[in-house]
Amino acid sequence: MKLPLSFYQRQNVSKIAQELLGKVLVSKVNGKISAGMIVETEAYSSVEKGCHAFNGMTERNKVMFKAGGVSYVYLCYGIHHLFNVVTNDLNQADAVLVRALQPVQGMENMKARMKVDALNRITSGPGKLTKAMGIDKSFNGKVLTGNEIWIEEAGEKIGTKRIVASKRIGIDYAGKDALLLWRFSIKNNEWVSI
DNA sequence: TACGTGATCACG
DNA sequence: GTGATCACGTAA
Repeated sequence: MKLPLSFYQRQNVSKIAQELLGKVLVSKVNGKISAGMIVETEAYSSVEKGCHAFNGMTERNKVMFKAGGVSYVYLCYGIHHLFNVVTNDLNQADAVLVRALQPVQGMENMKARMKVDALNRITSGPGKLTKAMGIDKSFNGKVLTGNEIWIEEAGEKIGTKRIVASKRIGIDYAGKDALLLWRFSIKNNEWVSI
């Protein structure tokens, strides 16, 4: 079952980032379904320097200001598309970066997109998982209750004891906000990026 | 550890 | 217009 907009339209982005662990991200590209369980996330909020929206709205980050429940996809380092889930209310620019998945469906589609034969860690990293899932900038701003990309409730719920909190990756420019323990992953899951 | 890669951003 | 920057991945 797809997560409803009410799941995303809440204020505590760090809590939402933790609740997304164990949920299943699904994409449908050219009729091909791919799906993976979310095993690693990072929370971003406009009140801290790590967030793209810290200095207000720009052409790149404008979808972050929409009401929660849409995707935010942007190009990083000129090569990688990164996929985020926008949360919170209208004009509250919070988002959760999805950093790693454990494939659960459509593995053949993922391997084909990655041009590899083995499944080995092809979704263990924010840039790799978008490529494997077929997510690019055309997904920017898509509502997550539609038929192109969505997130489903999975069978298992990840308890607090199975969640590891750590510093977010690659945001040294954020000063003391880089120290926030806003990266969350499922303990001992082999698909986590690092 | 080093660097490719190109859109984006804050300047003029 | 222009130059610096960057929520990564791979090779070494």
